Amino acid sequence: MDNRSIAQSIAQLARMSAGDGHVCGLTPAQWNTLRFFARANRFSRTVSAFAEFHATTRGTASQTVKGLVSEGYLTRSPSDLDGRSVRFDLTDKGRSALDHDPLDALSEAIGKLAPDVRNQLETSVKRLTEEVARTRGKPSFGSCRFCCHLACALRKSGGEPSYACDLLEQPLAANDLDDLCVNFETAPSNATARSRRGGGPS
Amino acid sequence: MDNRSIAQSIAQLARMSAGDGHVCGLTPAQWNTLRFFARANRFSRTVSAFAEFHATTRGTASQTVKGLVSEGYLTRSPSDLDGRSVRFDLTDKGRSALDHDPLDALSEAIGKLAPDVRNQLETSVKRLTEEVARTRGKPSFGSCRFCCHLACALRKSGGEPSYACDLLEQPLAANDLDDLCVNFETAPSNATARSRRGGGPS
DNA sequence: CTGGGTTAGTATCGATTCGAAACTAATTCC
DNA sequence: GGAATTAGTTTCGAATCGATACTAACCCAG
Repeated sequence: MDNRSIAQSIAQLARMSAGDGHVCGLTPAQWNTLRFFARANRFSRTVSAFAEFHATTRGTASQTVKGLVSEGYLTRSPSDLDGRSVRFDLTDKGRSALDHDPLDALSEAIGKLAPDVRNQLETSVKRLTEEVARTRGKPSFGSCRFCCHLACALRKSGGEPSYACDLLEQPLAANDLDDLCVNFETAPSNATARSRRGGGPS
Repeated sequence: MDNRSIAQSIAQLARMSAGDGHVCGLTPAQWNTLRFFARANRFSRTVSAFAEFHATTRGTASQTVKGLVSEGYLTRSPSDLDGRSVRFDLTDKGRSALDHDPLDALSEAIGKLAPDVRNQLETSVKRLTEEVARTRGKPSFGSCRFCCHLACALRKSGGEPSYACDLLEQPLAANDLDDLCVNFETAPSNATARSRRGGGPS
């Protein structure tokens, strides 16, 4: 099977998994929005970051977000760092809505794969995402854990490592490291060292 | 990374690869339509099959196809087997349009993977597609080569194997075997035997 | 601290898309 | 022959989306 067929199969898998659209009163665009704000870190839970992630315009993204806010799935809170910026967070209603995410059909199918197959798939998808994003000049939205801007300073006293983003110069909590960030960028060469650093036993 | 994150990454990869929409004057829906009719076998190049593949209604699919016919990308020819049915085939214009398919960004990224990684990816995507399709009760659109309806009779005299679909009771040419079919169904158990039969050295 | 350039977000408008439903015509089944 | 089904089309209304214009806040230079 040639590369185009595989590419098309991936597109088909995504389309089929996205569901028949309206589930639990939410449109596909709204589901995508909820998913994004559930996974993005606090720097990226903005209209602009979501617009870039969803490959749409800020105007469209603003409309979708506004609808979710008015329906009680998201809360709107102005940023304390930037007076222009607004951060959106999931409400309890938003979180519980994700329990019925139509994309879970795909998640469960992934869960049925053998662990090594699953990891291989994850690696391949991540690599393809970076590659395609690079050729398009778009950010690839990875997690801080594998980002070249992650600064990890081992605090000798307590033994607890402390993290920070040296691009935004903001501290990062340990459980922030797996969230999506609009500023994600892979390090050019030492990927293995980084993955060993972050991927060790927790 | 949990299964939901991987699922979302796949959706993200597909969305990003689908392109910013209008390329060469074709909309995303039109690109999908062209891709489908380029890969579907002659039993599946119909409005209904495409509607099922694209997870939309026949009405919407009919509109999209009509647009492509009027713009010269597809030809419309009534079926000789069924007076209701209409088959659509790509014109030269349609074929050459696919040379600028925005999905090729993903295809090329797949081509850069190591061969074994690529094959593993193909297998995983195929399995996930079947699994998700099964839970939704939708056809999974595989190729005849791996379909349980493929009847393969080795013709002893010439040495050439001759193929047929024992569901539609129609002959199949050797180069039809890799096209998509709406009637695709995997055999329940002997998948390895089938893949060995079809996937051997060419 | 004023002014130009940039960025975050919003509002509006028009085109496109999509789904639901009604419809025609051909096929199948009893 | 007639009911039920299927392939395809059409129409209409709602939703989506992109382009554009706009406001407000930030940043930097002078």
